[in-house]
Amino acid sequence: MIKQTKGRVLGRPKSKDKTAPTNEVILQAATRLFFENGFQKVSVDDIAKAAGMTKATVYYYFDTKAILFTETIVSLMRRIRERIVQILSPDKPLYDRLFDVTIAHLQATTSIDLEGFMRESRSSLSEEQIQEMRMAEEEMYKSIEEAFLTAIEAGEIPAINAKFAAHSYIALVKVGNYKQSDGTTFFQSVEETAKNIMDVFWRGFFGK
Amino acid sequence: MIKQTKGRVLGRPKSKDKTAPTNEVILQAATRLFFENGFQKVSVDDIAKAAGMTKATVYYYFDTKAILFTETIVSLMRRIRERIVQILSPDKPLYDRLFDVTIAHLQATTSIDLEGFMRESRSSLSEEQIQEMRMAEEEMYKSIEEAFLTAIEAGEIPAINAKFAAHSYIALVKVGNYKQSDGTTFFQSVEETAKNIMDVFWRGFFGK
Amino acid sequence: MIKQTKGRVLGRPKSKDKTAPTNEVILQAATRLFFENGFQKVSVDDIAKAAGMTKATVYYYFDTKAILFTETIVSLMRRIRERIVQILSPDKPLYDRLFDVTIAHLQATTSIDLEGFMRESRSSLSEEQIQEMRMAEEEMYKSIEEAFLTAIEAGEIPAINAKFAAHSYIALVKVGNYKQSDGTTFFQSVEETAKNIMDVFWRGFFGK
Amino acid sequence: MIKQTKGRVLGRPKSKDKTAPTNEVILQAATRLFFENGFQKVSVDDIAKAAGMTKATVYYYFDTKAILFTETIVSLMRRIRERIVQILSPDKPLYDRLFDVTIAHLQATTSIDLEGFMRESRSSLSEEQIQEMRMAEEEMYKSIEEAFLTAIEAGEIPAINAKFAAHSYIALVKVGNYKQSDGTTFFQSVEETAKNIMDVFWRGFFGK
DNA sequence: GATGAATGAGGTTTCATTCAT
DNA sequence: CATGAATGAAACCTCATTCAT
Repeated sequence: MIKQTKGRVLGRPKSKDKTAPTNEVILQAATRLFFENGFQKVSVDDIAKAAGMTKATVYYYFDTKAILFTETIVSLMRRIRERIVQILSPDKPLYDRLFDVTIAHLQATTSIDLEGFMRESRSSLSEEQIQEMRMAEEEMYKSIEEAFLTAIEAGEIPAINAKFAAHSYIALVKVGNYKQSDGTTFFQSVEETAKNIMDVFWRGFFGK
Repeated sequence: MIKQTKGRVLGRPKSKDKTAPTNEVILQAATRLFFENGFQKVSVDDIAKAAGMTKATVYYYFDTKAILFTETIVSLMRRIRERIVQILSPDKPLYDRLFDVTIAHLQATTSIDLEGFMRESRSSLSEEQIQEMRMAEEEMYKSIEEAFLTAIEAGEIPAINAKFAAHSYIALVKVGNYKQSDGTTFFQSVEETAKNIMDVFWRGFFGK
Repeated sequence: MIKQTKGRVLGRPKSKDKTAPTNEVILQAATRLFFENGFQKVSVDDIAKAAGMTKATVYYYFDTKAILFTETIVSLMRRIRERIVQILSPDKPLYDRLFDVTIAHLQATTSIDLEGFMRESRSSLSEEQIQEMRMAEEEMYKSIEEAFLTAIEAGEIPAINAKFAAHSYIALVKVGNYKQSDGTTFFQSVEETAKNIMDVFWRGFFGK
Repeated sequence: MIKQTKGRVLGRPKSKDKTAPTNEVILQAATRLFFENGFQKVSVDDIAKAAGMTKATVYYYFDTKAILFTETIVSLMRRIRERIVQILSPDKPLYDRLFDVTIAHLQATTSIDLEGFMRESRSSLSEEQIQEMRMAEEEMYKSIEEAFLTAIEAGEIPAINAKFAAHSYIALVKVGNYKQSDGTTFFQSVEETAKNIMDVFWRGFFGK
């Protein structure tokens, strides 16, 4: 208890090499770890180590673990949304553009599923943080919803409940990512999977 | 004079006096807590308190938290499977029977989503435990798959990839449970939701 | 992060020897440490080590450090109060009984001063905890106040503001405990100190 | 053309422009915070923020927290001492001058009590720092002691132990600052309080 | 069967201090 | 002068697990 501070060597270490901004490095490490192991299981220390720095440095950039987590999710959702918007932008039939999105997601590693994260982190996050994540998620869905609405207005497809369609579409894409207990998938190739998903979805909502 | 201790009748108590066996009580409490807060966030003490006993008692019945969790999940999956099988058994058109399953799930409180649970508990469970949970999940899916296979054999519906259809079906039902950030759902009533889901699914897989 | 629990040797260690009840042992150690170093400076670990056990054991008995601190103070105040009551009870002139109390306190090691403790712990304690401590302190003062009131009623001393007198008395006794920077005290012996304090107090309140 | 950067006049700013020197600003903030929350509870960051600057700047002026604390206390004691000396200097009877000091202290917000500070900071300060604080405290007491000695020499009051009297006097004044748990004080007004304290003190040391 | 007592390990957060700019 | 960035150390508290009764 009685500890007189004796000249320790603390403080910022001497170094010169410029790298990526520290907070980006942290977010990157955090994203990977949180998505692999969930909110509770990943410690701030884990993130710090993965980012090549000290716990205290992580806390210098993000006041709490909950904030770091929220920003991680929000930033990821934003990236996904941007990717979707980009893939949906070309001047092609909606079917073809959706097909491209499907392929892209079947190839991506990270699932988009917020549900599980919400459950395990809910009690550790503030109401605002939960709202923030939820909104980012909805923005992501909205990017697809809007493609439907535009196509409806343009007369390309019949009128449907666009929000429900967007969620249904993502749900089906996630089915495509499912791996059974023996490790096999429903179809042989990504293309075949995408084809089947698109068929079910398209027929389901627009008939033939 | 015959003295009765604390007004308790002598002899073996009649079955009415009996409360549920302790391990069932634990499983019940555990199910609720795990589903509300996830694996990591729920402590064995939480479960014990919710079950009205001490931690040590829980450990008397379940050797580790991981085992308790696994049994919780497996037992839940089994219950869901049984429920599905039961609803699917009457001698009615497949569409009608599936419709009933849909209604039942839209009314149920617990989501069936294992994904989130797997992520956050994976590193705390043994390989066998993970397998056990996965198998229970697949059994659940299989109960639907088999309804498809039987209907195909009977010529009631055209041949499809039954496993993929089962997963797609559950995925769409889960969409029906989605609540947006403002608390609203896609449709007004459970019936309307079920109708829309069934329409998309049925058209998607069997055309008209 | 990925840490599979491998048969560690935890839990209650095997032992047989009966000693004092654990919570008493903790309170004792805590009292000493808190009084030597103050609330903030003493860590729960320090207390645990001083009490010959683990931090976790301390937390098993006292939910938070603030609670432990509060109980420590309250129990100490109670002990002091009891001591005072006891010394004040014999059938002797008030002057003589107060003299005895003075002697007792000049010989005691612990100061009765709550002020400093309040300041440094205030922001860490709940409103109720602060009240609890304050009340225990007032009870202590009241034990002296009552001696005055009784003596006034009995006509042994003239009427005075008993509460003010009690606080003044304790304040003067604390002066007697003061050690100057060179380590010396105002008077040579405890008796001489007590005599001077009592003279000033008695004359100050009752004239001759 | 002469360009003036950001509308600032050239040359050394007139004294009106000058704000208080930075180290004074720090000391001021530190004084307030330390007195409200004690040594341990106040972080250097708290002080920096309260002073409107960064932690590093505080460290530019004060090498360690312990040094800053010591200077804070010493400077405060010095200020109190000066105030006392000033109030005691007029050519009036000692009783009247002491009465003025009493009033001044009852109105002041900061208690003079070093005891609590010593306890909680002792183990963090060097021996010299503790000595420095103690000496500043004694200087403060000495300012009163000397008033007694002068009055004794002048034959205004009988011979007494002046050091003991000075401490007793301060102790009684502190009693006047005491607030009970219900927030009330012993007397209605500051004047009434001062009158009672002075009466007890004066009678106690000089009889009638 | 059931429980009270105990503990090792670890998790989140704070903080005094340092250094390069 | 002043500051942003970084860190080692430690503090509070939680928890899965064990053992004697």
